[in-house]
Amino acid sequence: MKKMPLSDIVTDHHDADTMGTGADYQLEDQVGFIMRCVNQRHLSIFSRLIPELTPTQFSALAKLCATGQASQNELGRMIAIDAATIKGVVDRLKHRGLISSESQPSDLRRLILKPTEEGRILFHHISTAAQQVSEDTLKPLSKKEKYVFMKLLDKLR
Amino acid sequence: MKKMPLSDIVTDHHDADTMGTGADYQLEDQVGFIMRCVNQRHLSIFSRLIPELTPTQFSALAKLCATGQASQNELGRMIAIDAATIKGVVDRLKHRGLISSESQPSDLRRLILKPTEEGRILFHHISTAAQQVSEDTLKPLSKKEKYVFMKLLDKLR
DNA sequence: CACAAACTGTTAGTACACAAACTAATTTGC
DNA sequence: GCAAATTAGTTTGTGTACTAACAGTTTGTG
Repeated sequence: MKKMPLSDIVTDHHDADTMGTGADYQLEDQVGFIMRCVNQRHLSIFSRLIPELTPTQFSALAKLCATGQASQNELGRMIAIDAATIKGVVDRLKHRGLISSESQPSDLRRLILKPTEEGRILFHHISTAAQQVSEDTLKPLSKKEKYVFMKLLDKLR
Repeated sequence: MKKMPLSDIVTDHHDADTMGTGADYQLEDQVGFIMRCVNQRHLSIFSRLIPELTPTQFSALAKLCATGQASQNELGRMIAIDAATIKGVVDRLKHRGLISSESQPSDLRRLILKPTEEGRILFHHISTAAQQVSEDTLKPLSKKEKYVFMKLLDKLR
């Protein structure tokens, strides 16, 4: 296996005059493109092992179970979901009776969210499967490689 | 996790199963969650450097410029976008005059897509910026780390 | 105290992304 | 030769995800 410096991977120029259309650009070698593909595979694994919830819904429920309660925007901030998006997620979880909301008397702007008993039960029920989702996603890697990958991925956060 | 230089990882015989021990589920340590965050950062870099197109639109245009032409479903297959999604992407690119479509006489089901001259010019102009997007996304990593990361990411595709 | 600044939640608009159901055209298999 | 299977594209519905604009509410500062 030939070792290749990064500069050749990311900015590989050959300057062949192929009609001047940037033909040297290799879409399938770009981080963003591969990440989208990896994410597709991950979502497929997730929905197979956890058909009850989407990854986003599970994140919200998991965080709420971990913290006990939070306001809507607060919850969104904790799991990196913006205010407009978290609304829909919360609405769907609420509609399914997995979380409850009541306005906070001391600050009338805020909606205090809490997991319902049903929500907590569901979360505990599928948290094992959630571990499995991560494991399956990283399955193509050896233990060493998993460790390295997670470490590097975290640096890109 | 113990901090460790990358060069030591190759000979490291530690088990990397820090995420598989049942009860205490840590959302922010899961691959899927971190990938979503990394992707957020990547999308933000992309839209800053290439405000003209979304990553998906750019992928479609790039692939079409590389292949010269393709049918709609074919194009979707090449860049891992399903039939329902590629329709919208193609419609938007067509509406902006970046690609053209005509039905193929030998198979009346097919729509043959081609980049317009304007599409080729735009792609050529932003392909340099597209390289920069990948570079900026991987900026937190050293050259060696970038190489390792891309290699491992590719294994997860 | 007043008032601007900041914050909370909401809505509208755009753009993926996928599942499912559907039409129309083509290929296959007997 | 023709029904069955496959393929291409479309439509509908659900669920992220972000921007921008907006209305109340609270707070910090003059």
